[in-house]
Amino acid sequence: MITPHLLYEILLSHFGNLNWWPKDIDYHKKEGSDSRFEVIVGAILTQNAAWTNVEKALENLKSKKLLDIEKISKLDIKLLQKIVRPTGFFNQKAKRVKYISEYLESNYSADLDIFFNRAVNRIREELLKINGIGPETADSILLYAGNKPIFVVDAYTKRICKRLPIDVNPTYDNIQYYFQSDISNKYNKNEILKIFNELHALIVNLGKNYCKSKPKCDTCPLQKYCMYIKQLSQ
DNA sequence: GTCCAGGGCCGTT
DNA sequence: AACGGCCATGGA
Repeated sequence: MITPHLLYEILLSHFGNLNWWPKDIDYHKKEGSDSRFEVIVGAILTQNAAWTNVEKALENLKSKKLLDIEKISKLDIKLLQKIVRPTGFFNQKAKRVKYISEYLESNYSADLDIFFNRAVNRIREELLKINGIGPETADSILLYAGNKPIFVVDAYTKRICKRLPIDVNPTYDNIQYYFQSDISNKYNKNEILKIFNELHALIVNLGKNYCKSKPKCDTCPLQKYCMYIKQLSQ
C-alpha cells in the first residue's frame, strides 16, 4: 500500500521542490503589497484551464492596475470578460471573479486579514456558498492565499488514487480527509503547511507528465508501486 | 484536425 | 449520490 506521506517522499525525491504559490507565510505581505487576492483570482481562472493562459489574464489585470478587490467589484462585466478571455469559459469566469470581489467588498470591506482570520471550516463553508467556488477552488484559496493547513484534491489526485494501491474511496472528501490525517500524523505542525502546498504541486506534475489519461508508465517514478500498468497489459 | 489543461453548475437518473 | 452536457481559449 502507498500512503500519502510515502507518496510525498517518493515524489519529492524524484521531482525536487517545485515552489508553486507562496512557500513562506510572509510572502504575501512583502513590501506592502498583498498577493493574496491574485491567488484568489488565479484559483478561479485556472478552473479546467492551462496555467499559461491564467498568467496572461493576470498580466492583463496587472497592466491595467485592476488586480484589486474594490476595483473589480465595480468593473464593467464586458471589460472583465475581455480581460479573462485567454483562460476560456470567460463569460462565467468573469462573473465568478466579480462575485467573490463583491462578496469580499460588501462583507469584509475588502480586508483579507479579517476574512482569513477565522476558523478554517467557517471560511470554507462561506466560500462554497459563493457561485463558482467549488471544493477545489475553495481549498486552493484556503491553502495558497490563506495559509491554512488544507490539502487540495484535484482530478489528478483522484486519478492517481484510483490507479495506485492507495486505500481510500476516491471521492473528494474521502481523499482530503485521508491525506490530511496521514500527513498530520507523520510531520510536525510547522511542516504540514509546506507539505500540503508541495504535495499538491508534485501530484499535478506527476499527473501532467506521467499519470495522464494515456499514461507513460515506462518512466513513471511510481511504476514499481503501481498496479495500473498491470491492468493495462491484461 | 484532435486532445486536454491545477472545475463547477445544473439537470437527469 | 453519481453521471453527462455544457462552458471556450490556446498550446502541444
